[in-house]
Amino acid sequence: MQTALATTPRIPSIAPGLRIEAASRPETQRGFGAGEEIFAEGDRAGFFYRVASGTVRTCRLLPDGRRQIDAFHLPGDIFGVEAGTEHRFGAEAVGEVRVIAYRRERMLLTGEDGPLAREVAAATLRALARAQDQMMLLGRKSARERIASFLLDLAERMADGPSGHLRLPMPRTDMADHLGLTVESVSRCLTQLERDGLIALSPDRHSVRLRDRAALRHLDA
Amino acid sequence: MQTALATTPRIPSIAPGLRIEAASRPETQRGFGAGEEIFAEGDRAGFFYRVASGTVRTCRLLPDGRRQIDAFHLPGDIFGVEAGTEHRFGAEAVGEVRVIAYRRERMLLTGEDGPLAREVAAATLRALARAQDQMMLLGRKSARERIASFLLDLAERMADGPSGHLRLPMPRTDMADHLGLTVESVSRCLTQLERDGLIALSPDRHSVRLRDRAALRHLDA
DNA sequence: CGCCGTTTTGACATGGTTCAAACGTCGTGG
DNA sequence: CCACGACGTTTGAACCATGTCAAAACGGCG
Repeated sequence: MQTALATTPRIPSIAPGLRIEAASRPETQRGFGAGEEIFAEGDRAGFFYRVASGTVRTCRLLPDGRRQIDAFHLPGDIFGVEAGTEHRFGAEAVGEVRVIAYRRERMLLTGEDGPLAREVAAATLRALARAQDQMMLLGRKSARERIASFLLDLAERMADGPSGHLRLPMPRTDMADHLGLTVESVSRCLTQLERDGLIALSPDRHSVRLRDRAALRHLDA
Repeated sequence: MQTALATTPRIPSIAPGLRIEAASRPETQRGFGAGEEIFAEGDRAGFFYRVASGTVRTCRLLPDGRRQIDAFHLPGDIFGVEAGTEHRFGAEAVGEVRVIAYRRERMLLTGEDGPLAREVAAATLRALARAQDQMMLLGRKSARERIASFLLDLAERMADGPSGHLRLPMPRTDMADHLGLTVESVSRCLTQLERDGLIALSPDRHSVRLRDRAALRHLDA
């Protein structure tokens, strides 16, 4: 049922030099390799982040290892904003990632105004809307419907040209843990959608071409 | 799979007299009977609300009738706050309900300050946190675990004395549509938890006594 | 008392999981 | 350049938790 990987190596989030910079500047860039942890569930929420490049996943674990991926964050997306003092989710790099870290100080939602504050507020509301869609998906949709929804959503966010060619930055395990399925189910649904002609998978299986959006949208419901 | 009731009677949200008051005052009380609609999915979001008494459910429907209940709102809770101009959920009374309606104007999250604005911001963040918990529940927990989580959460929010006696204001169908299960599964899990001695159901089946919170919490994970 | 909506129970069906193994792909080192 | 090992993906077969369908039991109310 769960596919969490206990294998992620524990790596210091930032180099010492960077930490000093982070303390003195309002924002700072950081890079992470595939699978590296940006912050952990329970860490002090001293920063929030914006994806500069790559994809970030935010997730939680149950004590027995079951994992739920809250969201995938694409370039431009803000993540890691918290109401309290702690991160309620862990964040990890999916592949190579660069992020911009912003000091949290005084960026509480109700506090100071300014363009960034507005953006953070907007990001929070978007996160809420997404979470609500995801509840519908997890609570009431079939495996096929979940995959269809996911692909359409990703296609929209990635602004893929109408070529319909869509790169899937994350492995099947991540899709599974995001969609409340197993890896095997994800794989099977994808191959079935391919057999039915709704999608076409690239040879390396990491890209999809959406061949029949209407049908996918119909599944999306 | 779905248990949505196409039976909810369409009832004008408020009496004409009240509507006039609502237009001239910043807030106004409204009452609703069991099953009445407070606002519908897609309605213009001219107001947001606070529960004065009773329980409110906010939910969405899929075109084929499958229903997902986003949340149950108890006295004191704020609901119906929207980023855009439309309600993304419908809201209905579970049993008799009184709510306070607040005009939305200028209450946008980033706008005016003031105690109510702060409260709305806090409510939004709480809604996000709840939605995230619910994703974990829907994506990765078993039926028993979902029921246990739900009961504990409700017990906490209802501030039941340590007597452990907890009133369930909503019917089984509503629990089912909140937890991503069927009515039958909800019923079976409850009776099984009762047989196992973790809970005791009242004769009328609308109250639970949590007999073994430790065990429930263990299930909650 | 008798109706009606809700809850519970039973028997059965099935979508998705589990367990296991084959297959590809990619990076590494001989 | 190829053999190798690690990892991710796919596929197969058996299983099971939950869904489905049907009916009985219960409680409330006129």
